[in-house]
Amino acid sequence: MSKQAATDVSCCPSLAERHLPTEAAAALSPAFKALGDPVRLQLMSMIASAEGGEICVCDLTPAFDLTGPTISHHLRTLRAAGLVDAERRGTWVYYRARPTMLRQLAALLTVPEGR
Amino acid sequence: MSKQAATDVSCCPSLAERHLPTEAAAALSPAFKALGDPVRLQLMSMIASAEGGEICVCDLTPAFDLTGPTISHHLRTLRAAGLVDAERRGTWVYYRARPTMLRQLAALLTVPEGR
DNA sequence: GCGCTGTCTCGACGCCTGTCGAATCAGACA
DNA sequence: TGTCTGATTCGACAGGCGTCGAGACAGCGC
Repeated sequence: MSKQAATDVSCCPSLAERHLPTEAAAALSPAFKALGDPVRLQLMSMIASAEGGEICVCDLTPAFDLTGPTISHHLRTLRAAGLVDAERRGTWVYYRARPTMLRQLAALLTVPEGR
Repeated sequence: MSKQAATDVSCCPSLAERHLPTEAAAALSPAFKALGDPVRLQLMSMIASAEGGEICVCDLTPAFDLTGPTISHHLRTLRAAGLVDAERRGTWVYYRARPTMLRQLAALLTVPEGR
């Protein structure tokens, strides 16, 4: 079975509507954890807001006071969490956001207006 | 009227609209980090979906295979992240979600439909 | 082929975090 | 007052995580 087999997780509309099942919590928490570091949150923003929908690693690295390996490690974490995709084109590697995943997380946090 | 005195962070509309400033990333990442643990994500769901808007610790603890102190530790993390509020009434302590914070995070993750 | 540049992987080093048992604090009740 | 229950704090331990330097891999250009 592939990991994506049971993506029933995408069903869950909102934290506030019903109790989140244990499996759903286990499946989604890594994505939140990935966003739980300021560097990765900023990386995610730079990638998601990049014009053309993608951005080169060579544009990401100089934006931080961190070494290349460290940025690469954070990017791998975002990739493992399903938040971004990477593609090598010649010398450079380009990253792009996965809007489906972002929307899933946003939907989970959306609370009814009532409260 | 001062809606949110020191919450200038609440300004930021979406990750994908512009680069997230360093201070905003530093201010918001703890909230994502707090949701980055499956136990806390489930706690958050139980609190946010509780009828009456609040739930007793005595109803949260038995839902997990964890000791009281551990649950208490996770609840304190959620409190420190600004995601929940606690109030003691007599013997019991009740937790309730802070929808403003949840909506802020949801807005940050909301990506335009275009992509 | 050779070297150069960009990116990733590998080890290693502290710090942070999740978990527990024991102790402590806050109220209720007899 | 004393005691009991619910919740938190404290101290300690193992494991995870962010960071770095050194090295390896992938393409490009000479």
